[in-house]
Amino acid sequence: MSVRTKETCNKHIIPVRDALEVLGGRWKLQLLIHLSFGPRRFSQLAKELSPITDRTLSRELKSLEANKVITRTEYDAFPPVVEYKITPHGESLFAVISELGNWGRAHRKLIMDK
Amino acid sequence: MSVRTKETCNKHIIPVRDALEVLGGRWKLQLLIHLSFGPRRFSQLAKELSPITDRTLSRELKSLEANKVITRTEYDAFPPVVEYKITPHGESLFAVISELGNWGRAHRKLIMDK
DNA sequence: CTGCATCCAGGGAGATACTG
DNA sequence: CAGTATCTCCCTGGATGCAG
Repeated sequence: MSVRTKETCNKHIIPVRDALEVLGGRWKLQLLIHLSFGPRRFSQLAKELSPITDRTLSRELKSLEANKVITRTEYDAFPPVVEYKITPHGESLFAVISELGNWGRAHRKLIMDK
Repeated sequence: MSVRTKETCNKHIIPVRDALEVLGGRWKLQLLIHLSFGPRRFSQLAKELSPITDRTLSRELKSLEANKVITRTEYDAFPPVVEYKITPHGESLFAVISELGNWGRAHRKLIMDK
């Protein structure tokens, strides 16, 4: 019943990695936070997260959508209108983010430089 | 007093990024978990985290040490003996890791593939 | 407006060989 | 035993330009 075998370790680690992956990279966290203020359109996010590039913004949004933390809604109009919105599953991430923030603040106090 | 300015956002984001950085990469999380079972020597970790390379293990351990989540103790002996050990600050990370794991498990249920 | 195609630079991390 | 040196590969993500 050891918890120290490779397999058992991985079983514990994999969900953590999943979570880290959803938040990983330079932009996903910022994106999530901006979307937590309300739905956003593509160009609005591009402005708010400047200097993000269109290509990167597009890719990051797709990733978040694939992970079901945001939804993408296309409205039939010209010029095109697309709205991004956080899901309940996405909202549930903020509890975790808040914990990370708390630890990070304690960490900063301890390290005292940077 | 808006919480939506770029500066205010960053203030919230930076500690979160700090935390993510400490855990980031392929190995640091595994390293931390193995060290949570007790102190470890270099070659022991190398075996447990196989197929990690010496170079990478060395670098990751330095990073964790710089972030004060582990300590490195060198014993005066031949051949050399070095022991790595988690610090209280490192221990405090496990609460956060556990939260990440919980969210990750819920996430996995929702996604249902991979 | 929204977003894809192409090209490219920089950093993370592996392989291998070597040292106090 | 516990690392360091060097070289290399690859992936993430940036720059630019084009399309529906």
